[in-house]
Amino acid sequence: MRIDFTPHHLAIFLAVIRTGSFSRAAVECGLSQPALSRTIQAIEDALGQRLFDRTTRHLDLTPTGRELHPIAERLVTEFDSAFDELAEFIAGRRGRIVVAALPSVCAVLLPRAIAAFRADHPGVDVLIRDGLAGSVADAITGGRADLGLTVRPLPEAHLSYRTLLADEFGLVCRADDPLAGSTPIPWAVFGTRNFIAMHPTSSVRAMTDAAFLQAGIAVRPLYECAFLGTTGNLVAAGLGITALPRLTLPLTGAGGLAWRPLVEPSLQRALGVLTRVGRTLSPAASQFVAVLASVAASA
Amino acid sequence: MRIDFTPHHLAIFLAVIRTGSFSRAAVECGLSQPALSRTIQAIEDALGQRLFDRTTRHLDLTPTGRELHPIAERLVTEFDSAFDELAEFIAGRRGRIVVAALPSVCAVLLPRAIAAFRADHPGVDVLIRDGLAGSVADAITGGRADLGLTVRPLPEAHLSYRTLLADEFGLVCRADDPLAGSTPIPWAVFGTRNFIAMHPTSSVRAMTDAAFLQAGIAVRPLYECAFLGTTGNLVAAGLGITALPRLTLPLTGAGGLAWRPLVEPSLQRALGVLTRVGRTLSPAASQFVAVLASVAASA
DNA sequence: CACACTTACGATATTCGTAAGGATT
DNA sequence: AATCCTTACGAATATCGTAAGTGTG
Repeated sequence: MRIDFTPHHLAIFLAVIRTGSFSRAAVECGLSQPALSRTIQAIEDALGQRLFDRTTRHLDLTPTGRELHPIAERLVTEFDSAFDELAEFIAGRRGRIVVAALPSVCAVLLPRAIAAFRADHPGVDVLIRDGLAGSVADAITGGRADLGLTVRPLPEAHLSYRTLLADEFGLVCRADDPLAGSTPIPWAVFGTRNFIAMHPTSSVRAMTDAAFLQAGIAVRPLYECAFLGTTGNLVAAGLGITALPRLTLPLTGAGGLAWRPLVEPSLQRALGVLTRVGRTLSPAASQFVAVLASVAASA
Repeated sequence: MRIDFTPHHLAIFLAVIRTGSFSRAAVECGLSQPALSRTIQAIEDALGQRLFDRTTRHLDLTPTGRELHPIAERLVTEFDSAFDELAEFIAGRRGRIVVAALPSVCAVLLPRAIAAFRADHPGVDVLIRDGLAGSVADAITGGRADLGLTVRPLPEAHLSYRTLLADEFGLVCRADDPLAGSTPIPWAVFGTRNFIAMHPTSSVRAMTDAAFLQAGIAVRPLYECAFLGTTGNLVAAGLGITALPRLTLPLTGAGGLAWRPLVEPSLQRALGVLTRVGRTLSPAASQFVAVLASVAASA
């Protein structure tokens, strides 16, 4: 006879050893005694060897049974622990999440989300890859990150985007600047002052340019900075003013700055989760998105 | 859905990964493609998680699939190698045989048998426990040895005995003794010389006593020795003669001795294999018995 | 529209439980 | 005579293959 062995077979074999009786083992396995008896016989037939020397009054392992005993013990244990491990992963209690995020998200939203998440999921590692919008999108497209936290990207076939929060644009000036007293402030203000712009490839620059267009003013940037820290310090030095989403403020790296809402138009950049369509998230990552959403909502 | 996982399921999962396609994996597993597809689905349903992100044109592991991959690989390998190991044991190529044997068997029959056996079964260890007939029988009864090589024991319910060879009794005297010239020699000779006996509990003594009875002579032992080495040296020293089975001769530990067949009655002790009834021998042990029989036959 | 996976369905094989049988103490 | 394992048989379950269906590139 040819059967293929399963952990079930081995568990039955072990139950017989443990209880020292077919009938007690059957109870332990939740089987009828004949069913268990036949399972043992099936193994014996497949091996061509008896596992037990048995009379109605006595049960002893044969040499082959004794040889199989530790093997079965090991295999059953391995099987159980392997699936326990997998269950932990599926429950989201173990795993690794790679998050690609904009620097501003890394600075403000992520730390709180990760703190909240890790409190409930100590076994899950969260890796952060910070980068600008383009690099975040590339990381998702290329599968190098599970989640992207970024502005809404241009619609693309394989990318799925879900907004978490709206990050409002505002004027950034020195705290002692007269503009800091009046609020809200129209975009037209940038027609009257030196404007410190972000680099043309940045997502912020694209939006400020659009706002100027909408406000009907022509603004010639005095400086173009790649890093928010540079921008902030230029403003702090009194070289000009700029417009930034509120959440980027901690990244300006300068004290003594004020942020005031801008209107006409009032402008917000959407921040949200970017994923690849058709690519299942790990359980831990799904749960992390939920935490992100709740943190974003309470922000 | 609730299934219980088997190496078969895991092997199918691995085949899909290996081939990168359900249909190719089905061929590899000798299944129809729908059958394989349903097996994957059954695993996914049981886990509550997809293993593959799939379209008709693309197949990718999900995070859960990636987590299961090394686990499945490990479990399948463990299963295979464990049963390969067991197969080696069942084929008699691996194992351990404990042989309890009389000193004379240990000295003559066993070395040749073990040499012949180990040439074909290098993976099998043979342990020898030498002892007198009673201790050999006890080792078998008590399960401390797999095989006993001894004289035929008194019939007992749990012991099974199979004769391998007949060991003929003969006169042992100095090579320069006149008796060494005449052959065969009747047991009556011991009525005319000093007889050096074995210890009353030994199997040899029981048989010599019986022979004297049958020959109708009364022999008063001059010495009683527990060890054959003592007996041999007493004979060599010219203190008397004795009667021993031929195979014990190498154990007399003395040179210059002659052995001549005894008749009236001609007497043989049976040497054979003692096992416990109802106790299956290991495959290696069974094969060792066959080698023993063939060595004994050619002796 | 061609290819690859999924669903539907009937057939086969395996496994189970109940009931009867056999053996040992 | 009591207990434990085995055998017999019908039922439930699982797994399979063929054929038709669906969706993607």
